[in-house]
Amino acid sequence: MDVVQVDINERKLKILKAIIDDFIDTAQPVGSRTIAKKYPLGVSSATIRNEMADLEDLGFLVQPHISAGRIPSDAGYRLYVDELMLQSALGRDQMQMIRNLLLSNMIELEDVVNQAVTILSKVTGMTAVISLPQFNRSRLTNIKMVRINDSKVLMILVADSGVFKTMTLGIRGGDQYILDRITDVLTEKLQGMSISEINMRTIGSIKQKLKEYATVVDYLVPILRNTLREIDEVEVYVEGAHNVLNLPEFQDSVRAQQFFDLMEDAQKLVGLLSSSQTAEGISVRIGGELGMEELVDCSMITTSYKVNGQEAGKIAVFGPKRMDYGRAVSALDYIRDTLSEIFSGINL
Amino acid sequence: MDVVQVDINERKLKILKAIIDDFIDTAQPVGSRTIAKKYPLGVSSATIRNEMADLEDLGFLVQPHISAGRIPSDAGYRLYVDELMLQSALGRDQMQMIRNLLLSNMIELEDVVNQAVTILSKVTGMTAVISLPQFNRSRLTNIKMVRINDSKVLMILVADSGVFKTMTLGIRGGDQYILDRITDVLTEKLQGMSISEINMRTIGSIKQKLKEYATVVDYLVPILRNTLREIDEVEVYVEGAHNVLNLPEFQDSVRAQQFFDLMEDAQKLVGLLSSSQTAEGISVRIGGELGMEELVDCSMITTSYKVNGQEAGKIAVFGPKRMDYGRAVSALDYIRDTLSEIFSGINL
DNA sequence: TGTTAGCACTCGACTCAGACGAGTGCTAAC
DNA sequence: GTTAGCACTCGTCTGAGTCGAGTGCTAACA
Repeated sequence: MDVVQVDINERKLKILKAIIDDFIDTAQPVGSRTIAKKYPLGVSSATIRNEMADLEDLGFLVQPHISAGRIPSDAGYRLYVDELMLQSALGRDQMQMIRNLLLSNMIELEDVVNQAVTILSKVTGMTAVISLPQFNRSRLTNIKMVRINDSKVLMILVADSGVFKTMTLGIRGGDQYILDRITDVLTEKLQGMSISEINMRTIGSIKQKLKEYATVVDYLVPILRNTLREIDEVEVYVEGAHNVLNLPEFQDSVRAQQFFDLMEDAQKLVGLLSSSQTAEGISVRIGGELGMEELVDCSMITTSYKVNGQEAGKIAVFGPKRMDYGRAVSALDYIRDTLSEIFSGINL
Repeated sequence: MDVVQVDINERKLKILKAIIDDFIDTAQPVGSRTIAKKYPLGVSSATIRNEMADLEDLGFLVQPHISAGRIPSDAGYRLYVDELMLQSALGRDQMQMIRNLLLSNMIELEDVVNQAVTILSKVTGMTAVISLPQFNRSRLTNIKMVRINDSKVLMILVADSGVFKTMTLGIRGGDQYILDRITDVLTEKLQGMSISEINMRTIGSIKQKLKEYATVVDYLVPILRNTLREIDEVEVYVEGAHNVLNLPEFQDSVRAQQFFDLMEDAQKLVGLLSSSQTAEGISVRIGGELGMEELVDCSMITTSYKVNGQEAGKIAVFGPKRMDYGRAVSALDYIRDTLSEIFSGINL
């Protein structure tokens, strides 16, 4: 028996691309006759058959059973994503629509992310995931406290990006007048700093300046410190998980349920998002590359958005391996840029 | 042929209850032998068979096909819900858990409702829906405005219940000092009023008092008025729609998709919620009673929570007709009472 | 008169064999 | 190197046959 060295050539690549394009469209194993008829390659089905056998030897295609057509392997998708696919730009009006929705009235952190994740899911028709930006790297510009009732105070932290965050503190003493005096000092001392830069010295100098309200301040400081620490936790927003129900891959409701469970498991999601290095740009991870039983039929596309040049949060799309990668990548690209702009305070 | 007058008696009711209990458990048509074996009624399957035939004549049972057991009709469920079912109280520790989660730190309107809808979905294992309370009936106690950037101001309205609402206004003029002076007057004039009580006279007297900032105030008033009007819109929170995937009724993924679509359609949901009169207490609407093709296999249980004695929002659970009504009613009851308490400011 | 055992009957669910056809690999001719 | 032709594979579809859960009816019984 000869050991035949098969190498890949232009025509093989064209055929591979045709097969994957067709499979993305139909979700059915693709046969040689289909390719010969639908795609103008100028060769007969028999030739394509030979090439397909080679592509299978090379590991880019698999046959679910001997009398069926071929479907792409993970390696086939990988080659497709890396070399063959066309990135399909979003329509101009679609981009405008996204901008309008994201740059509209709301600027509370959670609202922006919530809106963005909904848009991303709608535009791609898949499941979108976005993690909240690490607020504690933004520079503070304004701080307010508002008494809500005897035991609660609402604190508002405004970042220079124009994004803000509200949180409730359990504080009993101090009427609104005292709170106003305290926030005046807080604003003065903390303006221009990021939360992660606040240290014991800063707090000391605030205490110094607020001697007259020492009782309230002593009480407030540890509460404040704990609350600021909590801002560190990563939160993720998920939208559009139910889209998988339309996919033939998820007709089996056990599979769908598994997928839903994963999408509800914030911890696992954060793990998945952060495991993709995304040094620069966009990362695509296909099927088995994700290393999770539930996701063998899925791909995940991730990227990171930035706040003032620093990586601040992740954006991801989960879909079937058989997804329109070009479109998804474009959407992710555009939402990433828009979010980065919003959180960096450009154009507001 | 005789026209036989069949009337219902104690034993028929027991058998009907047994059949519905069993069907709720198994989702399979129930046969006479099953009842005779599983439920200690002291009669043979033949007798039960006769009674079942009568119950079918009375319209409480239907036979999917002649050689199958019976399943309850909508009328059967109706009788069951109105007369036969046992309300199964929540466990003491479960009630405590719900209280703890709902009475914890967050008191922003949206957060409370969000938490409540999640709990309700978890406790019942079904789809939970809660509409936001009509904030504009609560009495205001505190108002603040915080400048976010050149063009945006955050306004915080605090209600006497301790619940608050934030919204962003597009206001260019006026630095934080001016905003503070304006809010001082707003708080003074509006304290104790509800948003729906604010009228032209109130606004006039505010303008009067703020003459020195006339430019800003003239600019602010229409914005404020529009924003306050928006608070009127009903918003709903939905959680746990994916639970239906576990149900045999929704194995068909088209049905599941239909259900998801409905749960995303806020407008239709609001219509459904408000169409149930709930004069007092809890309303159960079964299958066809809901008048929607998508919901023929579902029941909806609704109730209203109150703010200071006034109906303020709706709470609902959607599940299969074959659901554990007793448990769902208890959960709804308890969440309703807890929400009413929170929004009325008791015990905070 | 109500209850029950017995039995014929119905009909959906499951099983299995056979036909069909989409698709392949191989061979031989071009 | 390409292609037409053909035998072969194997999943899917179809229809007949079997099984069994469940019924309604009848007749006997307390």
